[in-house]
Amino acid sequence: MNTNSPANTANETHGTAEAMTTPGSLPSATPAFSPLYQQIKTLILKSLQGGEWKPGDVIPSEQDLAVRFKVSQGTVRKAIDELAADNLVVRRQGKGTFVATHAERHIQYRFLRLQADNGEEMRAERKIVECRRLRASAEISRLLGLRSADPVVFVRRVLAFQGTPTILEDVWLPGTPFKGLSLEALSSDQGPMYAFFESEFGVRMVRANEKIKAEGASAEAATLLGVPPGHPLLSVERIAYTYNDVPMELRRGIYRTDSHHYKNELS
Amino acid sequence: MNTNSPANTANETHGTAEAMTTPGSLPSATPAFSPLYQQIKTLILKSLQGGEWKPGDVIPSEQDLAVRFKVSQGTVRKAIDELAADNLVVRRQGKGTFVATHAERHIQYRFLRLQADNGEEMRAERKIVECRRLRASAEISRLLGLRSADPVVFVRRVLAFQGTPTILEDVWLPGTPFKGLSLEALSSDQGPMYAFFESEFGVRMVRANEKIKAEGASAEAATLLGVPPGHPLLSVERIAYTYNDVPMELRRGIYRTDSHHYKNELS
DNA sequence: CAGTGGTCTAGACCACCAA
DNA sequence: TGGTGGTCTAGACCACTGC
Repeated sequence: MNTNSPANTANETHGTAEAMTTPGSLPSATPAFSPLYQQIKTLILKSLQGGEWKPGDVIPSEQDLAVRFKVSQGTVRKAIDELAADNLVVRRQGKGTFVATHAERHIQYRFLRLQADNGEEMRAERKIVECRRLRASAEISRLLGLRSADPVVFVRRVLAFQGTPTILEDVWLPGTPFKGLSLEALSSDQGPMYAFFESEFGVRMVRANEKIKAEGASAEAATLLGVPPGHPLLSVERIAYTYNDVPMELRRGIYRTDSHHYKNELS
Repeated sequence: MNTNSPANTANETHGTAEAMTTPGSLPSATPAFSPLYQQIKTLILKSLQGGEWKPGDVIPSEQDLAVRFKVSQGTVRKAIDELAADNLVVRRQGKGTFVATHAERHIQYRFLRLQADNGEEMRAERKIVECRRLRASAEISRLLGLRSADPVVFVRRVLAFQGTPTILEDVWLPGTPFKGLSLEALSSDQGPMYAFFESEFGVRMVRANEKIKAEGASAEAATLLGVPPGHPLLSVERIAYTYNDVPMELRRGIYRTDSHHYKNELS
C-alpha cells in the first residue's frame, strides 16, 4: 500500500488534515508517496496563497499549527523550515514566524543584482517614464501565460544612481490583477515596486528567472540612458512568479555596466 | 555561563569532540554560542578539507559519526543537512552520504550558466589556446590572495557550440597547488575542468562569485570568437573558492550571447 | 536480509523577546 | 513571566539499495 495520513495514535475525530495524500484512489503507477511534512507545507502554502495571513503578518505558532493539523510540532517545524528556505516566510526567534515581504528594510530590492563596482551604497532616483494599458502581443501573452490580446499594463521607468541614468526597465503586468495601476500611484510611491504591488494589489512576487545577454544600445535606450547607440549594455529579461509558479510580471531591464556590475553567487 | 559541550549523559572517556565550543576562556563580549550541530558540521568540514574522504567517496554513516562525535544521530543529521544544502555533500537514500564532485554526469558544469536560447543540449568543443606559467600581476595576486609576483598558471581556452566559438576563457590559478599543470594534460582531458582539478590536483571548487558586465569585443576577443571588434559581449569575472573560502581560481569569461543567454534563478 | 538515509513523535531544555 | 522559535535526545518505523 502506501501508509500515509498521520498514522499516529491521534487520527480520529474532527479534522483539517484529512485526505492528505494520494491514497488508493488512482490505479497504481508511481504511488507518489509524500511525507507528512510536505503535505503540511502545502497546506500552509495554500493559506498563504489564500491570503489567510498577509505579507508581514505573524503566522500561528508551530504548536498551534501542530494542533490544527494534528501532527507533532517537529513535523510542522520541518514544513516551515522549507518555507523559510524558499524565502516565503521568515523566522524570528522569540517573536514568531512571519510572512515574507519585499517591504523590509534589509531584504529590499531582493531581486536587483546590480551593484556599484566600488562597494558604495546605491540610492536610486526613480522616474516613471510612462504607464499605460494595452493589449498583449503574442510574445508577451505567452510569457505571462495570458491569451493573446488580453489587457496588460505597461510601465517604463528609469533608475539613476548619483545622477547617472543606469537602468531602463520595461515592465508588463497582467491587466486583471493590476487593475487601477496608474502612473500617479507609481510615481508617488517610495520603496521597492514589489512592496507596492503587495500592499496595493495583494500580489507577492516569490521567485524569478532571468535571462541575461549583452546588447548594443537601441536608439531609444541610448537616449534614455545617455550613451551612444550601439554601446554595450546588459539586457536582463525577468519573469517573476507569485505563489504556485504563476507568472505575474515580465520585466526587460537594460543596465549600464560602466561602473556597475551584475553580481551572482554560485554554489 | 554558556552551557556548551555535549552536556548529555555520555561525556567522559576518550574523545574526538573535546574543546568543542568557546568556554569561559575569553573574557566576555558576545559569548559566541554555537549549537552542537554547527560544531559537528565544522568537524566534518575539517575532515573534508583534510582529505579524509575524497570527492566521490562515501562518508561514514550518520550512526557512525554520532558515535564518533558522541552526539545523537539527529544532531549529526542536522549537520549533514547543512553540508548537503551547501552542495558539499550529496545524500543518497539507502546508499550513504557522498562527498560532492564536479565529475558527476548530471551536476556537470555546475557553474556554467550559459544556455542556448532554444533549450537545446550544449555539447562543447573545447580548445586550449595556451597554458603557461607567469608571475602574478598586482591585480591577479590581490584577487587570488597571493603575494605580488607569486607564480601563477595562466590558461586560455575557447569553447565552441556546434562549430560556433562562443566562450573565451582566461583562467589564472595559483602556481603552487597547480604545479605541473600543462597544456597537454588539459587538452587530453575530457569532462569538466573542475573535475580534472579534483582528480589531478585534489583541489575542489566549492562556490564562486561572478561579476557580469557588457563589453565591446576587444581585437583579440573579436578574432577568437569571430565577431567584429566592439561587438557586445558578456564579460563574466569569476572567483572560485575551495573549502574555507580560500580563492583558488580567477576566471574571466567572454561570452557571445547571439543565440545563448546567461540564466539566473532568483528567490 | 542488513544497512543506509528519511520521517515522525514526544519531551526536555535553552535563547530570545515582550509585556 | 510566559510565549516563541531553536537545540538536542531517544526511539520507532518507513523507503531505498545491494548482497
